[in-house]
Amino acid sequence: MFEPLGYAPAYLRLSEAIRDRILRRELKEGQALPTETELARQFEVNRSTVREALRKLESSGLVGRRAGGKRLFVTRPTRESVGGGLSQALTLHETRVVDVWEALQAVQPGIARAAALRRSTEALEQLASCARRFAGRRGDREFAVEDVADFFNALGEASDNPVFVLLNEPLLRLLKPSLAVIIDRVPQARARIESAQKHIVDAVRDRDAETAAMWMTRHTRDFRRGYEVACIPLSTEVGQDLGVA
Amino acid sequence: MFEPLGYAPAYLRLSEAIRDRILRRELKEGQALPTETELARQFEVNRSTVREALRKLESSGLVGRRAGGKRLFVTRPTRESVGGGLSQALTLHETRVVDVWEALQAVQPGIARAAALRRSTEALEQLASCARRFAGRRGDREFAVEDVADFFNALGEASDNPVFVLLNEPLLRLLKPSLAVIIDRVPQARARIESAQKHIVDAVRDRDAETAAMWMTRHTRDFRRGYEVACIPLSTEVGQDLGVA
DNA sequence: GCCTGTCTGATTGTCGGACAATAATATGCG
DNA sequence: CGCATATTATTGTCCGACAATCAGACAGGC
Repeated sequence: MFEPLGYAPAYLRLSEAIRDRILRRELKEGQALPTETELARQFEVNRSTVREALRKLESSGLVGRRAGGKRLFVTRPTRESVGGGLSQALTLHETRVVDVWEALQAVQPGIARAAALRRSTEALEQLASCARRFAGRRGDREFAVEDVADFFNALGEASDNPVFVLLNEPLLRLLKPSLAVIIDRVPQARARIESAQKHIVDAVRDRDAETAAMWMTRHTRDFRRGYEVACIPLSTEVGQDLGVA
Repeated sequence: MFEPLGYAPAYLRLSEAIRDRILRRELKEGQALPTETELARQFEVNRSTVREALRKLESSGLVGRRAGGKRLFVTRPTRESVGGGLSQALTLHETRVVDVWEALQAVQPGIARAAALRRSTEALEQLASCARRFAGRRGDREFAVEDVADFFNALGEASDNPVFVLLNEPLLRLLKPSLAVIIDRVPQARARIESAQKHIVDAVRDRDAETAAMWMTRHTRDFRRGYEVACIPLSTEVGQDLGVA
């Protein structure tokens, strides 16, 4: 009949107040926050309370510190910060590799399409360089995995769509461990990835959206075959090796 | 030449320590955290430090309070918590409606396909009920928008893929404001949405993945037309009305 | 002029203790 | 046993303190 009348502790209202200011762009990116003491004075709360509020903002990536710095600055959430949150959420939701793979398969062709349509010259060069780096690399499988992830990320950048950029990160992060196993166990994996990347780069260069999407579809389908050949059960849960940096 | 030798303040190491325990499932969902005093004793730090660490965990949705409760419990991040983080990140990355729309268009057909393949009877019923609710509603456009979002969310649930479930939320949240405008300004919008939903529900019922995906493709394409007809510039930035709950 | 060392003030990280409000738990009673 | 009441535990907030260190000023030597 009656809903509980809301009460929010001060540290929460405080962090929301500051967050709104940031989202509203009244506090602009790169700008330094007032000092803790100053915030405490202005909001008329204790510095401890201010600090609790700041920790919340800090962990949503809205404020951060410059390397070796002391004061807090307004920042936009980085790919890593968003990705970290999403991937740890997925970890706790008992996400399986096949779920992540399915999402990747659903979204990557769209990214490839967008990248082909809108890629800038610089983004194309970035993408091509990722592909070259992967192809040129014979060594450690860890590095190879990084290169593959970098390729996808570069494609996301090329699409010039922040949604794609931010979405890519957590998915790749969760797939990396199993991807490493594939590269280890499936002899032809490197060659197939290399070939797919090459075709995708070409299609993106030629602004041929449909071809790019098609190769991306094949590319992701290959991953699934990789799981089977490498004997990784599709129902393996991700993040068991700790989805953390 | 030299990389900075890392130092992390205690509140950070503390929050990471607890977070790892949660991610590693040593602290299971629903379990109560030790009290602040107890944590302070065990980690040999001050309670203030513990509290700062807890605020971080709280805002990543790893711990939370039960309604009207005092103690903290281990929780898995909810759709809302993840969605909030992602959508505020996108807001600060100057995401435009067309970007969100593009992502939606890329991912929704995949979701529809997955839902058609795997939907349970209950999930189908949920989905159908969302469609019925939208169709039956004549009134307020705010409610209509909610219904549309619910439909997408129900489809995500039906796909039984946590990635899709968590991805859907922030995208919809960002689209809602502009969607409201469309429903207001485009007379035939309701009818077209209703029809698309109906076809999708039917396809999902029949486990016809390709038809479901096709109708979803049309459905999302309709949104884009809606933007044009409603004279919403595609480059409008999302979240200007505050991407917050 | 530029680099180096030193000094000073400001700011953060951490601590200890305090207290009111209230949720959680035990206690007593019918 | 169920329910009201008293006790205790726990959180939210405050205050004050201090060491570490970062930022900037300032001077001296090459």
